[in-house]
Amino acid sequence: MDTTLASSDAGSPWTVPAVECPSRTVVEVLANKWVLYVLGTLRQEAAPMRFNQLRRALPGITQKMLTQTLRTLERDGLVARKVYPTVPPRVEYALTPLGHEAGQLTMLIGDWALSHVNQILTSREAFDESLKSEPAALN
Amino acid sequence: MDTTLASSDAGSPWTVPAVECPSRTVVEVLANKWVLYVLGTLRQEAAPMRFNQLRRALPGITQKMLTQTLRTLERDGLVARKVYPTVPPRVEYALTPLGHEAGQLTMLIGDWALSHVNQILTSREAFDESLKSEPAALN
DNA sequence: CGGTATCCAAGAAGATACTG
DNA sequence: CAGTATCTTCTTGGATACCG
Repeated sequence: MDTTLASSDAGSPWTVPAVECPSRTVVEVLANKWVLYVLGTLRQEAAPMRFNQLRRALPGITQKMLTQTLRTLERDGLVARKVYPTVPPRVEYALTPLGHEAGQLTMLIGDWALSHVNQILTSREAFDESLKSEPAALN
Repeated sequence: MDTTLASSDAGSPWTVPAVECPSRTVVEVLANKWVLYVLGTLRQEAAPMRFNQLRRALPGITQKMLTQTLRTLERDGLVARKVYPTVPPRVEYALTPLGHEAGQLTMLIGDWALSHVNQILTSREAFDESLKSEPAALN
């Protein structure tokens, strides 16, 4: 699976000297597992989702983490929050165009993860095994 | 910048019911800022890098975090560690083929971050501003 | 040079209880 | 339903010192 794509190395966030470079803060938005899961779920659903619907779709997430994740995504303009003033309240979360772009990236990560999970699991086992034998081999 | 690409939704990590799904652990490899930065730097350099060379290229990283990050990447088979038994010791880190694939993903993330940093920064400011006025508007 | 070991502080994250 | 608030736990990460 050769994913050779056009690159733009000039000025990428990796090269910046300043620790507090704004583009880094943007990279770090996606460097968060719940952000990836939420974006991936919303993208897959391809429709606005309610809070508890999202919660059920994300095994292991707590209410606090979901709220927190959705707030930062809303703040960054990746997710739009729409409140219907009904009783009981209805709140829907949807990807913005920007969020949909980010969702494409999470999809690529998910696909990559899925297609290499066995390879990586095998590598982990081999590494952990080598740690058990190598120290003894030094004696 | 429309990054419309072929999708494969079937069986993606977002849908799995089990909390401890292996593919999730692979997604979470990339959900780490130092992992993204290290992969991005190694990919950009396109050559093996020494420990302190990598360190200098990553402003803000501590020795501990760099060591830790490189270990997990080596364990997962994304980075190859080569030791030259010289004095002083020389250790080189290079991307494996698998790591290079992951590097492509980090490049996409970096490109996306760079091209939308202003948009996101603006969104953040607007959100923070709305928090100052809205609560007062309720009175 | 390229680490490891240890200690410690700060923040992330979980559990629980309560509310419009 | 969709949160907020609080408390506690626990991991992450930084600082420092030392080693082959």
